[in-house]
Amino acid sequence: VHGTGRETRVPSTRPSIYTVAERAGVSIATVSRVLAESDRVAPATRQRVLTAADELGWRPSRLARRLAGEPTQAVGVVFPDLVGRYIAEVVLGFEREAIAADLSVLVLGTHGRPTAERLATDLADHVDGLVVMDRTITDDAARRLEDRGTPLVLFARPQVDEIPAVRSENRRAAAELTAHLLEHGHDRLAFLGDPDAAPDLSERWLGFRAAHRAAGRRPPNKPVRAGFSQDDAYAAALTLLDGRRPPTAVVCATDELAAGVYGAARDLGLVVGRDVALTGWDDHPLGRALTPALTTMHQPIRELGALAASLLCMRIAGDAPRSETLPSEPVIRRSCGC
Amino acid sequence: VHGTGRETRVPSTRPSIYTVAERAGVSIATVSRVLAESDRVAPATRQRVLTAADELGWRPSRLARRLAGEPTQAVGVVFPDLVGRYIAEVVLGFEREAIAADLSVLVLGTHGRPTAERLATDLADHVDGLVVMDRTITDDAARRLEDRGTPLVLFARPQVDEIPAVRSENRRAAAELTAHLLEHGHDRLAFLGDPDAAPDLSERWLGFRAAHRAAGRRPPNKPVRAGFSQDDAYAAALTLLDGRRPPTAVVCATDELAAGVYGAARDLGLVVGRDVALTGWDDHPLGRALTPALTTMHQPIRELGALAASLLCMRIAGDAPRSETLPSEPVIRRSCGC
DNA sequence: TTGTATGCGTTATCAC
DNA sequence: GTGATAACGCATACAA
Repeated sequence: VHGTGRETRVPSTRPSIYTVAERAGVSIATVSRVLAESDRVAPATRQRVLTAADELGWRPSRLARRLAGEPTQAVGVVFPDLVGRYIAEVVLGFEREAIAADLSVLVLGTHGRPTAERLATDLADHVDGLVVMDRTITDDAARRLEDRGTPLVLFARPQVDEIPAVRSENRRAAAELTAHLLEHGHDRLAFLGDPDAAPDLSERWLGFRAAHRAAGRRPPNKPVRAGFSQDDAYAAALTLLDGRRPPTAVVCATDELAAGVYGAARDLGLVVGRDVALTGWDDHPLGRALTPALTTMHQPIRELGALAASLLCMRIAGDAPRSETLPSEPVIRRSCGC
Repeated sequence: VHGTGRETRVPSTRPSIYTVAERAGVSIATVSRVLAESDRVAPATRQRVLTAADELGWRPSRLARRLAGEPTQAVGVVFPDLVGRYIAEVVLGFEREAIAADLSVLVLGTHGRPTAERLATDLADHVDGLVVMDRTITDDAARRLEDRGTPLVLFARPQVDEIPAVRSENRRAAAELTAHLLEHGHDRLAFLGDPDAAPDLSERWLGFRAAHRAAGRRPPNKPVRAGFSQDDAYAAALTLLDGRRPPTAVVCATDELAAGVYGAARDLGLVVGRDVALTGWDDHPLGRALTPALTTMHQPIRELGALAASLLCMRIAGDAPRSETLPSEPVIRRSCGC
């Protein structure tokens, strides 16, 4: 493995429509017609153009095409980052659908940068439409993008004006999961996760509290805030489970957070499902590798991504689809001890 | 959550450099100069242009700027998909470094599509340089991209001509891990994973076999091929561990595959670390949540991503950096029973 | 210091 | 059928 120094190969300058036209002995208009599958071009000429293009390895520049007002056949996805299985699955579902529609997909991570709107706007220049996830750009920024003429679909966040949103059911599902624990006699529940981090998490916290009230119990005033990572949860759980009056059950905002609690429990000599009940969220495969297997909430993540793609396609085509919310299903395994 | 029907808001047509010039009472050249921070413009005029631009909410189009020959201040990353923590971490490291250099990052997933080269070429139109991962486009396609003038950095695959590559140490590390198992008396080892799926995996398989020969043992002729997912590994392990003469130790090509084996072992009533030794690869956090904790190989994944970014920046700046290979470190925990 | 004119690679509207 | 030519939004060499 080694570099070869500094001999710079001369980049053969990119072929353009002019190069191709010249080589085929026609005008650029004809080349463009061939490309557009226009039938108003003689078969012989058509063939000449095609071979010329092939020999030169020419592909029309999407850039120029877009500048000339054509759609790019590409769509963009704006995410806070690409960390974790949830987002990966969303992208997967989205891409499947987009590929089927012969669209290419560009993914942008904003990483909480203050310049996120600018980045999204730049991306909007390159694509025909955008999907925008929860904590990326503000509602106002979304409105501005729409005003500039970019069709948007919101993801995992509430609808803004007439911009449609794709979401999954969180509040009711969280209440259901919490009620399950309460019914099985748990009296000190904790919620692990940061409700302010994303609309989805906020709703789960709301549902957690609502279930308490519905059962005539007093919910905890505050969640146990942790970041998004398993390591964050591990640290938080170490403190939480080792305190005086530790919770008998922990409702985790994601499976990854729950995994952190498994590690902490093991290191404290606690047995999950017996000493402490645990639930996660997302039905991550790792939940089946853990001992005992993790009780969790199944969301149709890929379907959510695919749905976002198809709504976006409709919007690009000029339709005005409605927002959609997909249901979640609890998956009861052993970690909740029930 | 509901749509609002069909009332279409009229997109106020995008402001251009002409609009701004007119409003400020200057020519487009002057507007452009202001934008380029040229000092050859009178402070008063400059101010007029600035306020005009502000009032119109004008941002120069990167599209047009790029067409006019300017760099885009953006770079692209071409991955097979965005599945799994490994790739997410690579992207994270890459983005951190790119953001620090004030570059925005566009991510493209090829998903094994035959049109991958085409997609990469399109992306190349929009950015100043590209990082290309293992099983995305062919070596020839990479050469063609370079010839078109796009600086490339290869990732997790061998160098091609003078195109530099960023990789991690696999072969030696795999041999080391395997030797560890052999030294502790294991005599029937299996390798779980598909060496043909990626150069990295292929090298791990090579190292696995080399360690056998170095210890005077005969390595298995074939790996136990599984896909990339935990579920694939679960299914494969169910068969493998339940057969006659099952292996006493399984070297898994990734941690996610190892997690699948944990699930299978548990469901077969086997205890990992006692009935069967297990090793993974990547030092995924989930390895610490498993019981017993997973022995694995730590790769500096984010650093690899960051390194790719900085090599790419050098290439864009006109330098010709060398390829680099970063070392891996074994992390011995309990799953190997040693 | 500022304006004019041209190029960048397309598409599309005219003529011929 | 085919060929000029004007957009599209920007940068810039050259004039003024």
